[in-house]
Amino acid sequence: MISTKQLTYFDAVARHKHFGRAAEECAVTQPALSMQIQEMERALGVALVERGRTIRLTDAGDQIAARAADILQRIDGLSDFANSRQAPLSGQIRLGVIPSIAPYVLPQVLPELQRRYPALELRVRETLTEYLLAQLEDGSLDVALLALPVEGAGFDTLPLFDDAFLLASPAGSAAGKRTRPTIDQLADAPLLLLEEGHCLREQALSFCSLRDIENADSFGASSLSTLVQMVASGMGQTLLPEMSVTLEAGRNDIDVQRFAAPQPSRKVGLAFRKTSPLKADFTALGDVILDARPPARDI
Amino acid sequence: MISTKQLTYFDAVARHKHFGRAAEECAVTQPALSMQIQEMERALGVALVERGRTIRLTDAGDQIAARAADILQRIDGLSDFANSRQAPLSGQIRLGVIPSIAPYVLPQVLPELQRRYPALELRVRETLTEYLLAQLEDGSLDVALLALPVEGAGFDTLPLFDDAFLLASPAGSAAGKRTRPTIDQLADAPLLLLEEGHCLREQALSFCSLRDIENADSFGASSLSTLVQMVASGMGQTLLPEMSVTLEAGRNDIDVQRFAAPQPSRKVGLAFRKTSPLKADFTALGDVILDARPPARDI
DNA sequence: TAAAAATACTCCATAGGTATTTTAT
DNA sequence: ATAAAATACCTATGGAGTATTTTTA
Repeated sequence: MISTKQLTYFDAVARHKHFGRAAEECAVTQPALSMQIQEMERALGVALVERGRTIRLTDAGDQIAARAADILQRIDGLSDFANSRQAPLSGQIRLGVIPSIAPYVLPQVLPELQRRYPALELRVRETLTEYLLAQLEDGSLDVALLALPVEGAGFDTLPLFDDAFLLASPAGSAAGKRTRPTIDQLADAPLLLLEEGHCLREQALSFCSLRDIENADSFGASSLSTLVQMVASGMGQTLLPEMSVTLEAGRNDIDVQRFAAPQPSRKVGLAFRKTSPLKADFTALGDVILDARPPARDI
Repeated sequence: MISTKQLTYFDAVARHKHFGRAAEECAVTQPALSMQIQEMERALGVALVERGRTIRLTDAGDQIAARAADILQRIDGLSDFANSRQAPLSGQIRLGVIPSIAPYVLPQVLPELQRRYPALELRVRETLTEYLLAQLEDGSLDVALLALPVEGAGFDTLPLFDDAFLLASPAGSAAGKRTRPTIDQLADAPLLLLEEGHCLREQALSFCSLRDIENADSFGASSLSTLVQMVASGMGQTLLPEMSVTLEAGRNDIDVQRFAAPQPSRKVGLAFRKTSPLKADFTALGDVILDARPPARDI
């Protein structure tokens, strides 16, 4: 097979019409270059150069020189393309985010990502943890932003921050209570939850005693907005992730209270295949997510 | 620089998504292939493959695989192109022919060449020997069909055949003369010649004694047709190359006689730069010219 | 004769092979 | 536990260097 070395040498010969100067350009000796040209002619089975006191390309040599130049340019193009990709967070990255994070984090993160890494082509997909992990596994996602820990041995994770759960109850129900609520108070009213499959549902339940679980709404809302709406209408109380309160709880028909320590919380982070070579990119992505978070508000 | 070997190996990996099978296809061992892929990744500065129990291409790897396949196809194209050129008499050949040969040889030779070598793109140029040789030298011609020998050390020649000179005289002037004329008879009447620059003129003069030369027409015709016309009108006699008589002397107002031995003749052959790598092609070209000549006619 | 490319040879870099270890599922 | 790729180490091919010869103009 013709080597790129041969193409390079022959391209130089075609341009200089002189083995010595071509060799100089290629930073090799003339015999080395001559041998490669001869080998190339042998491999192709056609004379490329007419040798004499001064050399000349044959007709075939002319045509092959043009093709060689084109090929060399495309090979250089590989490096150029690769260079454009070797900067962190450049090229395509497919990010999955769970529904209980996406609307609260992406609005801040996406513009900042675009600003810092204009070469990044981020594809975002929002779905349940279960599907995110499956898509990570089958390669249709590169990284997922979700609640840790994740099941499955094939994944590596990058923890980012803790997101506290706050107690949301109908307005007035918390009135007069100075002290912060404790987990035990989950038993005081029906616990409204997201529908099956949302990790938030499982996490909320994990803070409950078995008896409380009977208290839980067995239908489940399909979004936090719906959940908040249900709380506001007095159907019960729920746990809201802190990151969601600005967006979801900026209304006066519900009360949101921070729990007394130890506060329940979920850990948010990135997950990716442990074989992924993009770990450095994910670290940079994590930094942007952390930087883009609004500062914690006192509640 | 990325080598074609690396591109080949990586292309195989991209298609098989498996180092071992890719290595098998490339007829090397898995470690050898692995090393080249690693070296390619190092050279490009990007991860191309995500390694695991089963491997997967990165986004950059995907894109580079597509480019690599394209480049490899173009490199294969070089060989294909060269193969189409390595058959004898294929591709472009630029042939020069002198005016006293072209109209008598080309009509037979060109169709036969086209028939035997359909891949040949012959460019024919007709001009005087002097210019043909200059164009051979500067590379704007590959080969010339002319009268040998040629001046100049840089040329190699391939003699093809002898072309006798016949005596053409006005009709009736040769009547009754049973015996063939001799060179001496050139003195019997004014000798009509082609204009300066035509080698035929010099060759004809070379057969004349100094005294005859005074006899020669000093203006000169610009073509053999004109010359024959002049002979027919009784202005004198001339020498005609045998190859031309069928075309030029098929008329009853001139007599054409073969000289007694030793017959004057010119040697016709091919000339080309001695550095030309197309010698084999020129030999094949010579064969076609010889084969296409009409059989000698008795005159 | 002078300039240029080819040849002869020597050496070393490196591609590739074998055996083994590490890693991922 | 097993399949697959990486690593370690060794060998050998061939690319490149130096010196020289051959060829062309």
